[in-house]
This record gives sequence, C-alpha cells and structure tokens, in this order.
Amino acid sequence: MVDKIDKQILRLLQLDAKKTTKEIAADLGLTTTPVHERIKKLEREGYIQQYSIRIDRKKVGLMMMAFCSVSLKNHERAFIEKFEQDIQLLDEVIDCYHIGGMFDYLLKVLVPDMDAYQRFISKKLADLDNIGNVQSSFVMSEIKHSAQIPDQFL
Amino acid sequence: MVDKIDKQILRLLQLDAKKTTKEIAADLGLTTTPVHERIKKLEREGYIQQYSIRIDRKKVGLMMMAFCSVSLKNHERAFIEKFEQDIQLLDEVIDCYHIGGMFDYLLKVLVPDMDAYQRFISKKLADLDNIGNVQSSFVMSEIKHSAQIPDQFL
DNA sequence: ATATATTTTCTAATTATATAAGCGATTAAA
DNA sequence: TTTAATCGCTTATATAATTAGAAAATATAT
Repeated sequence: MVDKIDKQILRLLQLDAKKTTKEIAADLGLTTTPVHERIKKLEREGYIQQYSIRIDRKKVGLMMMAFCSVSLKNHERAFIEKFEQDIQLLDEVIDCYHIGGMFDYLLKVLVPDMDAYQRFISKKLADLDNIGNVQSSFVMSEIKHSAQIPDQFL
Repeated sequence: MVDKIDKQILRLLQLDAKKTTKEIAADLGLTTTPVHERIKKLEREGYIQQYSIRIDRKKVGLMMMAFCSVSLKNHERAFIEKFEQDIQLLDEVIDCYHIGGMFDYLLKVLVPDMDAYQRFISKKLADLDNIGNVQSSFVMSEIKHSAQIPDQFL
C-alpha cells in the first residue's frame, strides 16, 4: 500500500525523474533517507515500472501518427492469441488495445510519413492472417499528450 | 542533428533513464565526458523532452481505460479552440488527438471505475458546449503498451 | 494505561556519480 | 599544409546516492 507521501513522491518523479532525493525531501519536509527508502520500495513493489525519457518523435523523423481500428474475421482463442503475438513484432505499433465496440483492436501507429504508413497497412498488417476490417484515423494534431497519471489520483 | 551515437544514447535512456553515463559510455566504447556532453546537448536541443517514470496505473487505482471518439457540432475556429481548451482541464483525459475520419477527436480516458466513467461522460464531457456525437470504446486489455519510439528509428 | 514491537525518520559517514577543466588527437576547410 | 573546429581522453572536484546506527513515533498486546 502507498500512503500520501508515497503518492507525492510518485507525482514529483513523474513530473521530473531527475529530481534528486534531496530536492524531493525538501519539498516534503523530510530528509533524504526516508525518501530514498520509499523510492526503493516503490520500485520494488512495482508502482514505478520504469524510468524513461520522453523523446520528441518529430525530431527523430516520426512525422506521422495514426490510430488504426482492426476487426478480426475469426474470434476463436487460438486466432486471437496469434494476432496478439504478431502485433508485438510490428515496430510501428506503439500501443495496441483490445477493445469492446465496433472493432476488436485499436492500434496506435508511428511512422515517418504517409508512404511508410501505406507500406505498414498494405504490406505488414494485411499480411497477418485473420484481419477483417481496418479503419485508419490520422492524427492531425496532438491536443493533449500527458501520458501521465493525473495529479488528482496521486 | 543527431548522429548514430546520439540515437544509441536515446535508445538506452528510453529503456532505462537511470543508466549512468559510465554505463552508457561502457556500452558505446567511450568515456563519460563525451556521453555526458551528448546527453546535455540532447536535452538542450529538445530531443529529450522529459525524464519521467512510468507508474502502474492499476496499482494506484485507475482500473479503467477507455477511448472516446467525439465529434463537434460546430466546426468554426472559435468553437474548435474552445473545445481544445476545455479538454486540457479534464484530468481524466490523458491524451487528446485531433483526427481525420468519422469523428473529430479521439480521447484516451483513465478513471478508477465504470461509475467514474459514467460521471465523466454525463457530467463533465456532456457539459461542454458544442459536443455532437460521443462513442466510447472500453479497453479490455492492453496488448502492447510500449509508449516508446521503436529501436528501428533510433 | 503501560510495556513491547514495529515502523519511520534522523544524523553522519561512505561510496558512486555527475560535472567541469585542460590537453591531445582527429577532421574539415581555407 | 595550416587553421579552426570538433571530439574524446584523463584528471580533479562537486554533488548525489546509498548505507549504518541511533532516536523518535506509531502501533500492538498485555
């Protein structure tokens, strides 16, 4: 279980994982030791899954983002598992969610340009077995991209 | 511009932002100084937008994720800007994309449970002006959630 | 209520890392 | 060539992470 202090630590680290234990301690009115121990506990118990950096995708040439809704033809367990395995291997697919609704899966896809997207859809995705309908929605702008847990829950 | 070494650094830090310059230097066959300077450059030039942690959302009680497609009634600039501003204030909305296709926006929403989602849709979202159709897709499972730039682009 | 555990935090010391300075080597351009 | 400019190396210093042991606070049982 995490208490209020743990959540504040998570909030601060989410905002800036480079913050030192000293700075966090100062913010919370503690010394470094308890902060250090709490962080280790949060890591150990899996609250903190990963330390990472956010990279500006456009600066490394990934100019195009799209969401791709996919429905399968066959919904037997074996077919579903096969699809979910195949998806792991497609680098362009950043995220993949199994959803309820009109389609079975929602994919978030990142590629350099429309050409690459074309190749992704027609060469890679269409090559998988069991693909039914595919519908693409192109991202024109990212209005909000926090990718973080809102403070109100921390 | 980033060269091959810079990209490798980005790749390593994306995987584990806690990696020390010493470790990175060892991986790349360099000493700490050039690695340190390159990292500072990557920060300065905005390739690295943020150091952050990934938090296990379910461990902090956010059991439900949904995608919410929204279309607006009025598409004049002023109305669009108003909507995009309003969205920033809704904590449950983690991401918001302006998309082309059947709907205008795709929202990624995180809430504790179905009750909270219900309140979000009927109290918060529906309270905004200019909302046309809304269609929710609930996430049943996260098949892939890399949230990262694929290695092939780094 | 009191004594006993348990947990949490503190201070202080140690170890490791980040950061900076100065020098040499390589590369590119004049 | 010769001059810049870039890049990486070694060494030194400042800063941070981590550990150890004692004190304080909290919870538990008698």
